[in-house]
Amino acid sequence: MGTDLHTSVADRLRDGDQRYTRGRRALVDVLEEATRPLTIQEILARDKALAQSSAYRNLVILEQTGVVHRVVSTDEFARYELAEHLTDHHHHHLICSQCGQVADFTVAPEIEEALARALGQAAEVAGFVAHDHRLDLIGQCRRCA
Amino acid sequence: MGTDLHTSVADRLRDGDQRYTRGRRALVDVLEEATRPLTIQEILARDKALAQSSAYRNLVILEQTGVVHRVVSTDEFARYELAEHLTDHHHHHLICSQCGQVADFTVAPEIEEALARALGQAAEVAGFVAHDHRLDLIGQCRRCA
DNA sequence: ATTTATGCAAATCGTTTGCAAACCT
DNA sequence: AGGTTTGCAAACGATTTGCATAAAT
Repeated sequence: MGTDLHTSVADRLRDGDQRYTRGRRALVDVLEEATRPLTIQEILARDKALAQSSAYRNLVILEQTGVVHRVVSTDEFARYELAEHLTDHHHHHLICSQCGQVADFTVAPEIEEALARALGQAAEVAGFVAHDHRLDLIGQCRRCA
Repeated sequence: MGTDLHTSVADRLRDGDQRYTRGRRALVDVLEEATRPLTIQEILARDKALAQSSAYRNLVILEQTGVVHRVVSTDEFARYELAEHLTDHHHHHLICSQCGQVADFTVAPEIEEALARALGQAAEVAGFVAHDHRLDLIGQCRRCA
């Protein structure tokens, strides 16, 4: 399982003419363990060997090659998670408007499908090429409520 | 119409023990004219009399009192629009992943309702108090595609 | 061997803040 | 008058970048 993930990531990177270095592997390891999107600071705290500047640079590479996904919350911190095609886990985010914390959730397949259809139409009307959607619930987490 | 808007805003501000000053009124005027969320720079460009620092400060106040809504895109710029209860126009955003541009769109009421139900349940399960949701379509705008 | 990644420290840039003057009530 | 707001300029902080060294292929 862990091996499969690293193999998929390596493939993706190779397709983008990028190397799968120790630092990039470490980032993938940290994100694989996480159950929610992590801020850079959280990532650095989970693996003390990571240098901040390299982490930033590598997350850009990993995002460009489709390995990780950057999640925007309401606070000033970017958060990262593994891309859905690597985790087989289509999900959405609960965002705490108070502390910016992000948690995962899923919705029923029927609703996902209706949603996808509606979004496809809306994109067409607006002349957009749809790539993806983002469905976030804004609220207050247990701690902040 | 314009009077009604300013009256509603004034009421909201009064409830929050805030004054409806010239600068705040100017921000509301600019956002009323806009057909999509604007960045601070766009707002300042549309009314040259606005000072940047005051605009930032007042947008915080206006957000806290529920007059404006801060929209997070994929780029580094915050965007602002009038809150939905002032415009009676529930809508979502098309976000260009390339240039960060944001456009508005709506989806059918049936889908909105199904969505609201699903989100309510998800929030409950996660121990979140749901306030709002954010449904964004990520893609490429006409210019970037 | 050559190209690419790393890590430190310095720079960048959107946003925030200190403070004295202008404003509102 | 008394408390707020304003606008300028300086400060802040997350992220980016220059450069010499180390790692990857």
